[in-house]
Amino acid sequence: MYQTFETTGTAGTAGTLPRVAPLARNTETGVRVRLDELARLLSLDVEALGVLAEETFTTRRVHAGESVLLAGDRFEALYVVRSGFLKTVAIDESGGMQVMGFPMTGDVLGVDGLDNGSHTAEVIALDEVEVVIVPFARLARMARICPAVEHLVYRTLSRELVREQRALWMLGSLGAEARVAAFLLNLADRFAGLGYSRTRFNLRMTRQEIGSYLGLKLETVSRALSAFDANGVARVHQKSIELLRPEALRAQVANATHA
Amino acid sequence: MYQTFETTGTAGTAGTLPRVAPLARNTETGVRVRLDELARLLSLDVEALGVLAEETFTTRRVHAGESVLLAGDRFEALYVVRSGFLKTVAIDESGGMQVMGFPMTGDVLGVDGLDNGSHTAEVIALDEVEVVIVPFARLARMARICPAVEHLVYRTLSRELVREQRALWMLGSLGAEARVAAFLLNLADRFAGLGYSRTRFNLRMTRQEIGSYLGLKLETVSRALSAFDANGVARVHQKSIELLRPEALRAQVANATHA
DNA sequence: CGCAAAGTTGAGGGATATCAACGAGTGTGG
DNA sequence: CCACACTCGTTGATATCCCTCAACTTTGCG
Repeated sequence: MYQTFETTGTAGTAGTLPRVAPLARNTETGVRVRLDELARLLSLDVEALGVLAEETFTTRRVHAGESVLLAGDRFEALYVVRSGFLKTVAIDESGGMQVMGFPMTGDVLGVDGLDNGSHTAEVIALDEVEVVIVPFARLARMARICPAVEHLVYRTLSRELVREQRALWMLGSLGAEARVAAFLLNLADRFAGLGYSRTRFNLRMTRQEIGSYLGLKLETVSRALSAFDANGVARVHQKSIELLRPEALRAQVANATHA
Repeated sequence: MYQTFETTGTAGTAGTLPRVAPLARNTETGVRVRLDELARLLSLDVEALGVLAEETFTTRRVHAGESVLLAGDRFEALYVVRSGFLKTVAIDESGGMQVMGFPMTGDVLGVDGLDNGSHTAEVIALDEVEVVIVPFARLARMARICPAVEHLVYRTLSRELVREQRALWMLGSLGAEARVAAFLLNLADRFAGLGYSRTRFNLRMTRQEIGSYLGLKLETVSRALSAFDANGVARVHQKSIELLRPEALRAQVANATHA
């Protein structure tokens, strides 16, 4: 029971329900990623990896619309996004879907499976994606003998928690426009962290997906973006975004006490 | 850098801001709790603890209104609630507070501090509380040599994540009454899990705190509870709750697709 | 070119916040 | 013991925000 993730996993992805929409193909590439590169991906620069630094992990390619992870999948590995953009979707019993997040390069997928051994949320690629497969049993083994890896694991898990807390705070205390503002600022920060422009970027998701994530309807999202455009706060044209006065967006977020 | 939680901690609670309201007194009791009892508290029955089962942890008493943890406190330990009821509060820069959760017996406090080494949320006792102090460095050391403890740590962290995901889903997809319904059902389940009545219990928090947690105003919470009372779904009198038709509450939660 | 999916914009209504008054519970001091 | 103040909770009237429904435009793709 307690060594769930010690099992090496014979076949893998023992999905319960034969899901309809997204297909998960096992397209492992020949590319392998070293542990030290993985740590860099996670923005956790870890010096003392020792010999473990040269341990390598396989990667997997996922095309737009395909899933990395299906709800009900057995938990066996974490996935670290090496490139591309995805969405995490929770599915309730009545078939209702809700977007829980938009992972991108450097983010970790599949953490939710740790608790009960099976995943509760689906992760679907929004464009061409490459993920690093990190079998959890192997990671745990490495953590046991290397404090640096141990720390990496704990911080990674905790970071997800803090991320969700921020989202929770946003949903609880911000009005519609402020939520969209916060969303844009968050995206800007993350793009900047990857070396891309903080002010100009393209959305990879639809208005509906943004709305689902923010607890809003797609029309409301569209209106908020149109309002930003009208006020000269941002230039918005379909999926292309240019932030003209980020301070104005920040002000909206700061002022709003759930309007 | 990477062995943050290996430092033994000279004094502790190096808070940054001299907060006004809650005072955190260092009231360690003489009581010590064994690791195996701790695991039982966490509802993770772990057999193979070996000699570690007899390791013990100190506990601490906190009176109503006092805090277990202040925002900005240095991360050094996790706390497991042994008895009592608390609230977790996030504080934004403009002084706005938001309730993030209502931990009770068996829940874990302080996980948010793992990421950057300092806590971002405050945890305040709503009545007389006793917590078990689990120094993280010591826990990590035990996890390294005992897979059962390792598993316990991972599951504990992941469980928090799943909990927050549920909250996120609720805020995103449920209307006001359904949120209150879900809140009551959740409380009922947790009380039942501790051996208390699933249908009759007393709320320990105010309407305002419930509202803050659910992203609603206190009046809205009050109205929802009054509506339940009027419909014969629940008997509500101030803080005392009796669930008469839980299925009706469950139906409200199931049906509601944000409206 | 024509269709489907995504996005925009408008009008109207419903749900929740806001403002305000009152009632209930609790502790304090006379 | 009772008056008092204070917090918490309830209820009503009104205002506001966001959702709903609907038409239209734009983009992408065969």
